[in-house]
Amino acid sequence: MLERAVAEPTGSDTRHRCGAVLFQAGDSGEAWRLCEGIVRLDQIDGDGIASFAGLAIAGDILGCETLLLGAYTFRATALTPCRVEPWPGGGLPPAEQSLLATLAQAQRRAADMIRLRGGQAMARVRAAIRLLANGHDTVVLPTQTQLAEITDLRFETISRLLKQLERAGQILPIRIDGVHAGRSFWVPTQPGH
Amino acid sequence: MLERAVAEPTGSDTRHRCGAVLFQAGDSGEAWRLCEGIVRLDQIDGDGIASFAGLAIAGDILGCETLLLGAYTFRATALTPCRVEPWPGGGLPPAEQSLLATLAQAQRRAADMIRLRGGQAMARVRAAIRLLANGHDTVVLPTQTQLAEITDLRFETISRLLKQLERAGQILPIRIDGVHAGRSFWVPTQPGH
DNA sequence: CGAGCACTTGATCTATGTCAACGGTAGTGG
DNA sequence: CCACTACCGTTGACATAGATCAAGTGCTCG
Repeated sequence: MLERAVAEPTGSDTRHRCGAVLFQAGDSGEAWRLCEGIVRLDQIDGDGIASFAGLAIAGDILGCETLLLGAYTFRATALTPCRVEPWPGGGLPPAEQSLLATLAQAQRRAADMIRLRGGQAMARVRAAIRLLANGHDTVVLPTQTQLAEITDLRFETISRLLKQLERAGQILPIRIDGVHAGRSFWVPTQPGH
Repeated sequence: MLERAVAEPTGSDTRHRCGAVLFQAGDSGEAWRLCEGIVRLDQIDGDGIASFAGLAIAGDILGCETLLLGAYTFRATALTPCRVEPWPGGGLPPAEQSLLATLAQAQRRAADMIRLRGGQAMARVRAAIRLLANGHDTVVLPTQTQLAEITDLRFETISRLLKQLERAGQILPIRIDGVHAGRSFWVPTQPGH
């Protein structure tokens, strides 16, 4: 479909800074595998209003629909520094196994997202942190405004809940020279519950 | 992977009654394409507690992960009478195009689900009805308890909102012999808004 | 007939939204 | 260097959408 040169097997990755837009809805381009970082997807309605449509974390595929439709369906924005690489690699058509695995993962990811948007506020925030950590025991959280949109809460509520978790010792703000580093960093502990 | 006979090209479909469990999480079996009806997916946690994990509507693929893992990840329950057929058909491995289209659809469906679980209650209920109608101008809604779990509202709230839509003439209860038919049926009008 | 389920409606409670004020940091431009 | 603006985060006071509790209806099924 795309005429890609045999492309270096590694080193073909691209990095994006926090806040960068990887692609806009409607643009054409290729599909990507997210190797590192967290990406937010938004659906853009007729009036140009963006509404939160999903998260991608390391291992997820971004913009696969462009291989079929020739245009991205969502806007993708980096919530943390990200690294992506073209997918499928090396100009090959996606292998059946790989596609099937990707499909299964997309359905599991959808279930994860649903859990972020139901039940008590604190449970949602915990679930969001756990999802964003993606199995690691530390994670750099995005801004509280972003967390608010992810969980469908207000940023004031997020602020109160994160403070509460911090006071309970369940997350730690990262400080530089004893000063709260501009954008907050947190280390979740107690993966359980 | 599965040894399927060359299988009749059509007529190989299976029907399920409303409320029927198509498969349980952990069971082994094949994957299905949902041809008609609405299916609810639930994740079953360690204690056997089911939590809502997604919806499938006509055209969606159910249980594709069993082709990879040999077991279903979710429990699937029919919310309306359903018809499914084995996927991919005829014992063939899934075609690349078909898989890619299915993947893209799964990601769109995930965005739909997210919209059902954010914002004002009435907007969520409207979005749920629209999604369940899946482009048709009539739809038989599942019970209010199901709608409540789909939208993360309470069934009393759903009851009040549906009554409100009914009074506004935007949905109609179907009556048999002038009597409210046991399980409620509704016809949404005004697809817009 | 009784048990169970789906639905309706009213009264009340509360988790979270909303509004407001304030502090810290980064960037920009004179 | 000092405004000045723009974010990001914190915290308090208050409002309210929706949850919760409760009572009752009607239908189905055994």
